[in-house]
Amino acid sequence: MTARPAQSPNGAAEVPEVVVSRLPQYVRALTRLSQQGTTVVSSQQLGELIQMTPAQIRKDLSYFGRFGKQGRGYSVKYLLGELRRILGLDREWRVGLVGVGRLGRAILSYPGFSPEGFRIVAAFDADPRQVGQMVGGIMVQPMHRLREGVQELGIRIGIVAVPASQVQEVIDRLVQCDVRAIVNYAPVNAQVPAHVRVRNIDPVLALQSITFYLTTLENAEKRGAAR
Amino acid sequence: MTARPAQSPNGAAEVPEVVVSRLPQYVRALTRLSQQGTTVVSSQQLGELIQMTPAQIRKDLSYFGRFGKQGRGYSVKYLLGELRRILGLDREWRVGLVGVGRLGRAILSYPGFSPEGFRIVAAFDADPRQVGQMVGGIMVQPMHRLREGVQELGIRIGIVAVPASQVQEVIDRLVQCDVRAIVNYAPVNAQVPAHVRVRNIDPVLALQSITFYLTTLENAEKRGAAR
DNA sequence: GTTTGTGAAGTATTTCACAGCC
DNA sequence: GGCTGTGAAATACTTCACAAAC
Repeated sequence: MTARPAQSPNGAAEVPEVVVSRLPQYVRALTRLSQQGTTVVSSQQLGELIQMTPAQIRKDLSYFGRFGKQGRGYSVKYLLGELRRILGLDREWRVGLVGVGRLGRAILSYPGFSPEGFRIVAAFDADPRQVGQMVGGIMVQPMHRLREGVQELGIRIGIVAVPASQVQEVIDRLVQCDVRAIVNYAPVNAQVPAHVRVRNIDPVLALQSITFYLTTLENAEKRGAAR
Repeated sequence: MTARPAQSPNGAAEVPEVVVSRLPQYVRALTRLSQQGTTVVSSQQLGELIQMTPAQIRKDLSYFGRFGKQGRGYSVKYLLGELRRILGLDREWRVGLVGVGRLGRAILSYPGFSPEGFRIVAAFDADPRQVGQMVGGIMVQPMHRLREGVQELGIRIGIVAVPASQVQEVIDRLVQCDVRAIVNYAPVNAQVPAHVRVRNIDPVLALQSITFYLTTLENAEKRGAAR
């Protein structure tokens, strides 16, 4: 058996993770097109916009259905709506933040989340000095309030911005509270059960791989003739 | 011709980008092991630590040389040193920041960069009200000083934390100043020439793909029997 | 004439499995 | 006995190319 999409236990076709990770980019591009008043777009045009091949875009979309019209392309409005629905972006997601140090405060005041439907509705911190403070319109709560807070407010997503040494413990607690999606800002790979998804935001890791290319380039230029 | 690593123009074996992106994770794990006093590690053990298969680790390393001893494993200290050298982490990298709004200030005060050898040595902003201010021990300079600043301070890496509408323009200017590596915090995909590497730090994109799994999970649970 | 949706072909990446060495 | 390094096999992902639809 070769590479056709595997079957999940419940029989639905499994969508490769890379494909899912590209959908938000399509959403973003389509949103821009929509704002500009463009009503129809071909995979060719969309591909130029976000630097992808038209074939890849069409193939990605084909995992979820048939959204285009031959000879014309895709209705921007319709495709955008469908992708938003598929990704679950057609509703508000309540997010809980753990850790209100410098980084946590920056996350709380970052204006990019709420327009996209991600609303930080609670903040927690282990430090008693932080507890009770108002940060970005939210009262910081102690960690022992985590379970109640998550349940009462319907929090489904956790953002973790605590020191590296505490990440695993905090994520364990979030998982115990039935949070199944976590965005981790600390430079550690936490271990989670298979049904929990973690995304790491790690600028240091990004820098450390980029320097490989700078270094390689430098060496190549040293070896090669002067340019 | 099949999948053996391609040859670059200068004849060096081309290393797949995914492989390079994993090396910093190895560095991180080895650093931790080293601090704990572990002197030797097998690919098996390392794999358990960072959730990767031993075969993948061995294969990745084999692109760069032979670092282990059969029957024993890898010397933590030696492998760490080699990987740091390969990635160019055995020296200090000077970084320039563009944009000192809320996000830029958070980046400037983030304590995670300098211990890893990334030193932010200059900050620039287009807003005259920001220019001249001291932020995190650095004087904010106007954008027209970018070229001189980059050259005088030996800046090789740019961090971009400006509003989405200005990202492309700012990145173009950085590229003109011969900066070849850029970390972009704004939610836009900038276009750059092939010799420039960009890494996007984009928590919204991360959230938007994670909700797919939450949504899918919910639907599956609704369809399936109660658990 | 244009562009989608998609099997088939082509690449890339991961994993296997084992000879060779400690 | 244990573990690396690596070709070969397996799997995953991308691109091609064309019939079908407009």
